[in-house]
Amino acid sequence: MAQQPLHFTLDRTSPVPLYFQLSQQLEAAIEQGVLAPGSLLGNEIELAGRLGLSRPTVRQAIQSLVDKGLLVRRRGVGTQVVHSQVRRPLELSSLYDDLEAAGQRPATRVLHHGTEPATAQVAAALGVPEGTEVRYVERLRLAHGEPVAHLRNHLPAGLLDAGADALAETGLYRLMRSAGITLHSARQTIGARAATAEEARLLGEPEGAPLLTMERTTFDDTGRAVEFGSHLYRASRYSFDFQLLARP
Amino acid sequence: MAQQPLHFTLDRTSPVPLYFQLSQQLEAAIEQGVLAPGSLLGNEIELAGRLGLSRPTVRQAIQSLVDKGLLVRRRGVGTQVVHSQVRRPLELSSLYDDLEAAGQRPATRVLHHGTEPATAQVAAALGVPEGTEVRYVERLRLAHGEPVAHLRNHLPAGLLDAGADALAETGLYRLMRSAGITLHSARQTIGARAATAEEARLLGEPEGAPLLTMERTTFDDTGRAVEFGSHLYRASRYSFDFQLLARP
DNA sequence: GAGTGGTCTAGACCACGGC
DNA sequence: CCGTGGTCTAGACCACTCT
Repeated sequence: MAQQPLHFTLDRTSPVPLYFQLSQQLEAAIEQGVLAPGSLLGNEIELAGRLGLSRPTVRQAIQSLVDKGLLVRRRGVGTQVVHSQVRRPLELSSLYDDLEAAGQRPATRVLHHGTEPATAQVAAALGVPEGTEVRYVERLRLAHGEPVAHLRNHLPAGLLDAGADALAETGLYRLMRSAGITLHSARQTIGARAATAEEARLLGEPEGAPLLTMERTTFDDTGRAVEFGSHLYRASRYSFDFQLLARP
Repeated sequence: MAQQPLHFTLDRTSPVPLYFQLSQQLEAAIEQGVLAPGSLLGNEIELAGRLGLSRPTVRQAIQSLVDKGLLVRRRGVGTQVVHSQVRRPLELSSLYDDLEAAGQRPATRVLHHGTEPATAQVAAALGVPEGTEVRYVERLRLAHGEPVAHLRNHLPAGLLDAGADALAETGLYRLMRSAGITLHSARQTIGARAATAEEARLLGEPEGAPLLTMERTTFDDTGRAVEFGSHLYRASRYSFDFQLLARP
């Protein structure tokens, strides 16, 4: 468990905060196995002195990795690298990015694209009066040329003016971020049901095949609902896969 | 948006940290609507002065609520209460606790309970050699007397010595926490498939009915796998419902 | 320019775990 | 007992946003 002192390089002229420079280098050391799982980090005071930083700054760097689940602190013991392989926790990510990260070559077919009056369900989700004109987008998502999901999204009018070609090329979340929208949180429900004849045809499944359903409302940091989605996934080709961290 | 000064009471003799006392009272004020959504919190320096605290302490209290998604900070503007109704993010919770919190009167029927040699899948998940004797528990979870889920769990031998009666009365996570195990993270996969004849019979569904599946491996803070679960939920009576926060 | 949060310092004392 | 992280102070300067 004994640790030879790691070397960190800090650039005080950089606009990157010192605690962030340190946490990045620590994280890299953990991921590359330079800091073995279970090994102790060395106490904070000594580390601060060695780096020429104050203890609160070092603590801030360590804390950010504790929040990520990479480190565990124990009073009277020290700070240890977690043993288990931590993958990323569930993020506010889009299916497109997930598929791309998995090397699945995502593609999108835009089936529908225009405005519609909001139904009661959509109006409630977006927080607008029923009947308000809202943007409606219906897409089929493919991976390796095979249908994976049928995506139906409603957005407040005027929020995003992406055309069909932009929608075909990338994910909705990426488009919203590019438009300067800061995504803050989302409320999701994941369930399952049997495919109707129409859904089966679209997704290339037999009628009655089990489908995963997800409904999601996404909010920006002002509390505005920016998107309501109602999606269907082929259970035979897709599952939700994620990591949870305990809330201490 | 102007805010009349809120009153907070801090007890310096309490073992509860000052930042935590403050964050709890802030959270209560937000939840009770005393701090309206969108309202500004007042600047940190003034708040610190009024409470007789240092600014870092006040910042720590505020930061914990930002992490929970209740507050948003904007440089040059101030700290605001988030507009949207934030429910809790996805937690490391057990079905039992979820059902109980929803007022569903959960009950458990223990179907099986003993030790078994680990299959390849179980061995890989728990990080033990294949064939090692592991604890196996099979339960049926009911709500309002109706089956909701079929739960199969594998645990390392010797980790938990709960009897069938304890398993019938509460959830597995609660038992593990009582046994001094600190849950740290879990890896989950949620999917769907059609029910086999046997599964349909157990859950009171027609054969071929869509079921939600979840596989989960849970780790404690030393990185040990403490549980591998393979669960089936009736899609007609259960869905996963949760809130995500953006990772800034 | 005024006001806000973002970062950082150099100390201090306390609580808990292991020896 | 000693060493660890947990909490807290009283300042400082910077970066960003709004008017």
